[in-house]
Amino acid sequence: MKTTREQLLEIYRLLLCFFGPQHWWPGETPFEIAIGAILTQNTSWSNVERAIANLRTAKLLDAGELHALDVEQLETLIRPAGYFRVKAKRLRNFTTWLCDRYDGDMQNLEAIATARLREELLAISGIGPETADSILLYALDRPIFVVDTYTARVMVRHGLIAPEGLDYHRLQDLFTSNLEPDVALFNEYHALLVMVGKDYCKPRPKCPACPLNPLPHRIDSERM
DNA sequence: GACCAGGCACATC
DNA sequence: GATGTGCATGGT
Repeated sequence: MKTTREQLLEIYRLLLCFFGPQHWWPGETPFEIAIGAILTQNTSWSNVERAIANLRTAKLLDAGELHALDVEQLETLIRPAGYFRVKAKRLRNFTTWLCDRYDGDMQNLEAIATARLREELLAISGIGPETADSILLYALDRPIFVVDTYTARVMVRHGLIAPEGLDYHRLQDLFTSNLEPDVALFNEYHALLVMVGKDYCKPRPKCPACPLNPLPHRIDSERM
């Protein structure tokens, strides 16, 4: 009987073999990654890319510049990402926090302990657990495991966690209590779990190490 | 035309 | 505390 840790590592190995490394997060700077984390809430990344492209063209991928923009103009620029009114407010809440407390510079967050940073992020209206953890892991290189609906689907499907009473932190604890806090591992694992959910059925070269990887197909056969 | 996508806050019970 | 609902665009 495999331990939970062994099962988690086996799933990771299979996914990495099947999909290859994902090199997340798509974004050039920590600030851009944070903005992307807010914009992608319940939204496909392709839509987010359009909104970020608009911000880039307008030279607004900077906390101070973005914070100075009025909300109506911001709404127009991020419209392709959907929920543009609520997300404009959420972006504003984030830049207000960053500018007021940290001089608008993500580098100034480096000195802050992870637990305190997480609390501060969660105190910002519009930033919940997944968004906060995405910012911590992908923008700030903190060893925090990001959990999402795909993670829940895969873990329940493979019997690593019971569907009853499933919540974000219980699911997160499944990973953090069984794996070493490794930024590179957490980064890749979450990215691969997202890939299972959105891209597993595209034809791709067979991996010699796992010629008929059953994992993605089992996930395909049922939905949570 | 229906459904879904890398959530979250708020109202209601 | 648990559950339901609004928010919105773009791809399939």
